Amino acid sequence: MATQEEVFKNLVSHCKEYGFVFPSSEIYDGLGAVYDYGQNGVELKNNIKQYWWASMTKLHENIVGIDAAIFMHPTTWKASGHVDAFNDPLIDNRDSKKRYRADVLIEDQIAKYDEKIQKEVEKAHKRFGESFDEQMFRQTNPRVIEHQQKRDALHERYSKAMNANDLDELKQIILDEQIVCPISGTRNWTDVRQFNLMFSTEMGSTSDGAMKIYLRPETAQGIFVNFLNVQKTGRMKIPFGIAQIGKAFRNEIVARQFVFRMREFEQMEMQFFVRPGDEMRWFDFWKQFRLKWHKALGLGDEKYRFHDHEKLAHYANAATDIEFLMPFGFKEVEGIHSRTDFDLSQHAKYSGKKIEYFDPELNKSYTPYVIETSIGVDRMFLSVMCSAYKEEQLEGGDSRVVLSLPPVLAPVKACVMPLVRKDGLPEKAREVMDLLRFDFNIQYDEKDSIGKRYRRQDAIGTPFCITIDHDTLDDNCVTVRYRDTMKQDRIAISELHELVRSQCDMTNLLRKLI
RNA sequence: GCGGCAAUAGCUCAGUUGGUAGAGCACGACCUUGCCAAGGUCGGGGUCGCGAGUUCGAGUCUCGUUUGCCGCUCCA
Repeated sequence: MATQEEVFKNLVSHCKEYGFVFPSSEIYDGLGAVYDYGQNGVELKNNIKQYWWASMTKLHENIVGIDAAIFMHPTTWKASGHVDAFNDPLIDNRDSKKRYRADVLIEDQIAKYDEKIQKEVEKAHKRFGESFDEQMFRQTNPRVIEHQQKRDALHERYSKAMNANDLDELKQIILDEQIVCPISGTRNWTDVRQFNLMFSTEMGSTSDGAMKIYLRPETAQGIFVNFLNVQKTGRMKIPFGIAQIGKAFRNEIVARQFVFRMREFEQMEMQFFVRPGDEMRWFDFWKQFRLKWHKALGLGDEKYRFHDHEKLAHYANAATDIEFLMPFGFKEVEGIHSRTDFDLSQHAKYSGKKIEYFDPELNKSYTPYVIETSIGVDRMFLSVMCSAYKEEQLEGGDSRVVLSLPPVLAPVKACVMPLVRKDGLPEKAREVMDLLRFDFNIQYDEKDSIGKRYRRQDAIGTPFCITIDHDTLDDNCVTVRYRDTMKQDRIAISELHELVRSQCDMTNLLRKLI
């Protein structure tokens, strides 16, 4: 029996072999933690997005969508707190394997000189008592002067290096000052590196006029900066929500576990604006609704759990994750956060615009509170694949790999195959295809033995295989073979469309949510 | 980022003390069969991850590098 780890490895191979996920730029050795979706992956991913989008915008008349640009005004990220929070020069100690902020290490060192001076002053104070002239002492005592000079020199050097963003110089200061790691006590340091989690580029084609801009590290801010636009043009009344699906970019220090943590990824986010004071009620509403959305897919109720945050981010007053049981443990797939009025207030402050809502029922204006639901498309994709991927042992010693995808999400809904490639069967098969292809993604396959064709479709999760045989020409019936049970039914061609629709149409799934 | 391991055809792998690169599956064509991957014939496909070095000669030895996996570390 294969271990969970082996199964996950096989799944990654399977994703590549059957056109779901490829390493990015593979012919150039790939690009770390960046992946491309292949011909089947993109269908599955689009179906996931379609399910989410419909469940948000169609089922809630007070939720509308937008599609904001990836480039945003740089001040956006000052207001959101992303610029300040993630611009630190970091250094590792190789022995303790601890990471420190280089600027903090040096500032501590400066403080040590201050302590030394203070000690000298205190010692002298005790010795000379009431008649002690501190200012005179500081100016004349040789030891104090020496410490003071060193301290000032260090401070000046440090300020200069920080202003110039000179990372090599910061490391040199740490070496020159013989700063040791508080844990290992050694001076075995790595180079100082800037860990900016945001990708940046320049806008403007001339170097002097260029402006440093960031690729958005989250899609949420595109919604917040459009709050007034949408609220006014859509005549939206609180409570209401704005939904968005889009790419976001984070320069992760360690990106691993396949598509679980990527540098370029896709989010499906909805920001729900509510009256201050109502936020906990809506937080709970969205927790329940989002979990229902997941469970409706039938991947297994026991594979989900909430994980409440104990340590809250600076903007939140409540937060929980929906976790899914991946082969490598329960992992966050979606986050639900009560973000208070932090984001809108920050944008009001930095833009100078009044971002408020006039509530006719309360007859007053306020800054709305926000409940956010934010799900990673790629993580959702991975959880669907992990639950669907099965290596089955069949009777007679045979084995097969089958993707038991929810039919609604399957990249291909049915494959039409003539039993043999002659006697008019291929032509009949094309006729059957024409009945289905306008509403569903259908494949045609006439190559190799029928069993081999079934296995090929199992591997990409096609729920139905439709086989045309010689009898079909007389009775207009076909053999339908089901992916999960491998059982076969003889049904009339005229019933095929309804059979596929009943399993693959998203409507039935959406009905479970209301 | 640190440490360990790995990389040969689309996939799974073999390749001896260093001597001009192989198999099975997959893929294409034709024939055969026809309801659960396995028939026949022929064919296409690899600068052995990349770059140096040692050597008359490197898939094989050395160093560097990239990518991946595992463990630590980090994760608004």
